[in-house]
Amino acid sequence: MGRTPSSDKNGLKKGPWTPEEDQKLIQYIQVHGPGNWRNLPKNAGLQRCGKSCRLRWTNYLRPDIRRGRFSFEEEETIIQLHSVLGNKWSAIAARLPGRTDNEIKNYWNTHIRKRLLRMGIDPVTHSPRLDFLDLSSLFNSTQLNLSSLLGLQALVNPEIFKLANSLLLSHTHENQELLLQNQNFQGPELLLQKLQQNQLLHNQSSISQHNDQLHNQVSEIPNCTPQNVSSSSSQSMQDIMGHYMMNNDQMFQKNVMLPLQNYSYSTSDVSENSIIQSLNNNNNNNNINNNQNSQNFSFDTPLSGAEEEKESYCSNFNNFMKFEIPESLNFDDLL
DNA sequence: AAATGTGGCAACCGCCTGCTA
DNA sequence: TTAGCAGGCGGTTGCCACATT
Repeated sequence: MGRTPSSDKNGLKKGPWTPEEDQKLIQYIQVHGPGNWRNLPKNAGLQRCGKSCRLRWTNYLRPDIRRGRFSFEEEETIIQLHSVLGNKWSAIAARLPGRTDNEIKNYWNTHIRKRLLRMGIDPVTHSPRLDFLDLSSLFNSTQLNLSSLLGLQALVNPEIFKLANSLLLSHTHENQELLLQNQNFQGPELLLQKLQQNQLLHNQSSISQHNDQLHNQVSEIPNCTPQNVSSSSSQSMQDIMGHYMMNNDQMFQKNVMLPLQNYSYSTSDVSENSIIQSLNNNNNNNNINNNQNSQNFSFDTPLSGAEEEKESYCSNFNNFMKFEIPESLNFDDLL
């Protein structure tokens, strides 16, 4: 574990800590307390830099560290907080007693992030992924009547879809920037207000109106045949994504975290269930039965990179269609 | 049984921020 | 005002353990 033992130009040791070093550090801090990390290694008789000592203490030796597998509630909390705070691991860790920012970061990168990607969710923005969706090629490869779908009367040019794609991407980036600008987080209400001002919260009723129609359209897309996206799983995915998009709203109203209630799953993998739970949590408007979700949603088979992208691609198309075209979007101007 | 691939995670790196003289 | 320093933070690295071939 860790790195090859070595020393830097000042003769300070690097790499994995030995039990003896740990013991010295613990004993010193028990007597003198943490702090003044620069002088600590010298006083404690350690051939380490202060920074290394601090990291070892905060990430591993601290007595209040809670080790072991993340619980369902912890994972749920991480996902929800990440959707608000982004990669502010220390801020997330502050709300998870006993967990370190490093541990949460590792867990996110090795577990949660991959699952979100597999579900076609951008783990950065917590929105459906659009990054590799070339809409114009989709347009060319299908006979979808997208113009009527979008309520456009003008002849639809593939370039419009490229532009729309760009707009949607920038929309997503706006969301991200907004969250990043909110480092001095002043409360859920303020952020919610800003999100609404930026039209980032989507109208669920208009989404649901399109769903049935979209599902039929999507089934005609190559590589998105019912074999790949079954009717039930596709609908389930749509619903879940829709609720996911609403999840921030719910979370703010609930003041970030509340104890989980009324969840039950038929599968055994707590980690995967927690994502589903996160997607649906506290959603009063949803008509989904959680058990049904767990049946329709299969995470059991690990996906290769290509399969991962393929799955995301198909689900992305479903979810892309749930974005509303802003009323202010004037295609004449764009052309 | 050996070789290879992959995931997990502790630890390091470098940048940023805030404090102080 | 500014330079230097310490601590904090997020991103990345690289080794080990386990799984797969």
